[in-house]
Amino acid sequence: MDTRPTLRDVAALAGVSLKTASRVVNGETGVSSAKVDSVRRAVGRLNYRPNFTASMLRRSASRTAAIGAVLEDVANPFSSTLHRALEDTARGRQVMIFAGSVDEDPDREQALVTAFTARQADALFVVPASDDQTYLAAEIAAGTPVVFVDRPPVGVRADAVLSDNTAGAATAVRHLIAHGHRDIAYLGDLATITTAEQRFRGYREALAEHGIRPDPAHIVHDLHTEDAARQAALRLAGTAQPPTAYFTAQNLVTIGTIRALRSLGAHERVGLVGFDDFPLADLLQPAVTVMAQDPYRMGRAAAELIFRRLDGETWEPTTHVVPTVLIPRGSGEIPGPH
Amino acid sequence: MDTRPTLRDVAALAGVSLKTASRVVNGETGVSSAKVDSVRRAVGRLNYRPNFTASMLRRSASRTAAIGAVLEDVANPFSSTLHRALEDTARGRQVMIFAGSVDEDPDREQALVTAFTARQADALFVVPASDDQTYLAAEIAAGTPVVFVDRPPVGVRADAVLSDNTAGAATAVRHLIAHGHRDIAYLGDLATITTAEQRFRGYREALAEHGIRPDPAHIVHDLHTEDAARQAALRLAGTAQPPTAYFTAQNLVTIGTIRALRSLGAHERVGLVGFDDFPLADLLQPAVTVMAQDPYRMGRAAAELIFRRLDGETWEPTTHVVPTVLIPRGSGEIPGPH
DNA sequence: CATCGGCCTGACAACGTTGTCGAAATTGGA
DNA sequence: TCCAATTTCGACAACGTTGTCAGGCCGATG
Repeated sequence: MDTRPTLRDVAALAGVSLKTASRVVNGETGVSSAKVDSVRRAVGRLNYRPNFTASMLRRSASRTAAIGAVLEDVANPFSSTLHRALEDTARGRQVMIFAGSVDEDPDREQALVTAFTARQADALFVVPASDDQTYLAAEIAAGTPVVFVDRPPVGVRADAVLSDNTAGAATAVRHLIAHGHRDIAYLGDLATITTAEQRFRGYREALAEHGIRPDPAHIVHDLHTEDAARQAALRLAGTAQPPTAYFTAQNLVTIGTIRALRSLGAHERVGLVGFDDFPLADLLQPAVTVMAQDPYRMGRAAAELIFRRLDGETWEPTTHVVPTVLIPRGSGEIPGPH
Repeated sequence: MDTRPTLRDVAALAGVSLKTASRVVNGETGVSSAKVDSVRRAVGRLNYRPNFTASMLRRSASRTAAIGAVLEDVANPFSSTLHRALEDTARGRQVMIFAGSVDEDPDREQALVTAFTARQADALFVVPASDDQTYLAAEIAAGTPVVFVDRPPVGVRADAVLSDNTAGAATAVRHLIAHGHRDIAYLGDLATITTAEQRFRGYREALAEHGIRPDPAHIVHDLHTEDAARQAALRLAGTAQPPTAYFTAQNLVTIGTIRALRSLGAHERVGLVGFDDFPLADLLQPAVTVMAQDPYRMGRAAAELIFRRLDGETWEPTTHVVPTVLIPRGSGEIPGPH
């Protein structure tokens, strides 16, 4: 009742040897049809299911048909779209996905990777949170495909699939400048995150191109929740010289900022471009202009790199950049004073 | 290079027996500190990681510390919140989550369950898509904890965590009636899904209480995508006698309906209550009144049932109902003609 | 000096499965 | 009838790990 039947039980019930039962279960040829039948019956009677892990252990050095996905937060739309893309690619190959959330905690990143490798995951799909992945060097050297997604690896050479953060951010900010804004605030995620840093760089570059020196008081980093962003935006908008436009460098930050502007009744007056699209952005009033990433395409690309490596292809680690695209919807086209 | 070091390699390098190496790796007592050191060094040199599956196999009948989650769609906010709740509960116990999307495909449900049990998942967290789970009977009888979430099991007795669909739907519809509506349309998901059926029942019950006979032309089932819902709503709203209010029984249906009403400019005139909350519902114009489920709480409750069973507690299968709550935000308070 | 008890250590078997290989059973042909 | 070729079958070992158990070593005790 508490222990599952093994192949030994099946063989005993069918009156054949262990090996013959194994042959039937694996559909090998060279078994008389009488024995095939009796084994099949025994399998049905006992509701036998092969122990996949034991099987993989024996077929040794082979695959567990499982991939570990180290994500930022499985419940965040960006992460879950990556997850879904990976799953869709894996589905045709009968590969299962282990998924876990890191929540920007470096220790948790390593704990998850360790848990996945201890379970012999065939490959790793990693959105890194820490600033050092040297701990993965041995794993990569041992031949496990590892793909970094959204953020590049540090300390190891491995495939990566990234968004064009710097250029995308610059495009967003140029768009606001083109609509007459000069005093453009930057609200961004934790400065430790590479993508946040790159987007900030794009922001500065675009301003510099036009000889604009940003007001340091209008630059806020380390906003990791919607509410932190809301409060920061409230603070900025409440000053005597509020910014005429906002570049919000992450989707939760964008939403928090919108809430703040709404509550002040300023949402129809100030410009806003967000980095990363989000559901219903087009239904808000005004609709939100964004630099859209394409997380599904990123996930798909990363999954393909993984499977090509699993299929035995080899190449020098490459970085694949997925372009971002500006989607003008209204909030970014509100004119500024210039 | 291609094969990972085993404990045998560690033992050889450290000049000790396999068993002694095992003892060191597992932190057992009774090993001289000299040997502990040399084994530790060998582990470091080879970057040895224990093979968790082999270890679990040997410790036999024991746990793999992995739970399989059969979800509707990992990228859907409802599913991903369930996933996250499960993960949060599992995290403290070092248990990993296998997750997969079913997409309402009954075959896929069974394929996922089979994949998870073949990998010796300790327990299953299932949002069922099919109308028959008898195939799980043997697994449950064998003692594997299985919890059904959002939809009840059919053909087997097992724990379930459900939303209060019928009562919630009735409350939503009564709310519209109280605001003066009589001609209330029902737009719902696939009629094969139990939750859709229950919500439809709640809709009819609430109308019946007030002696209202719904117009059959204003009842549309089987809307499984946002766009299908949008088109259905466009059709209804374009007739000579359009409904004065809508009860939309699922979040994508709600959003599709909102898009349709917007495009007709009717969104400020007709009543709307959606079942299941969604992000930014409060920022739309008008803000959307919903019957909110609490997927995080549902996932948490289901996870707790799983872990209590894994801890050895036993009880007769129970059904846990998580209440839904009406959140009036505007769209449901638009007055009707009565 | 012989004996005892405690501490370390390693040989062996086993978890559930499959690859190898040789033995047994069957078939066909002369 | 007999031999060889073929088919079918099962004993055994192995995958990487850990539980069991017996043996070796040590100092302490009588």
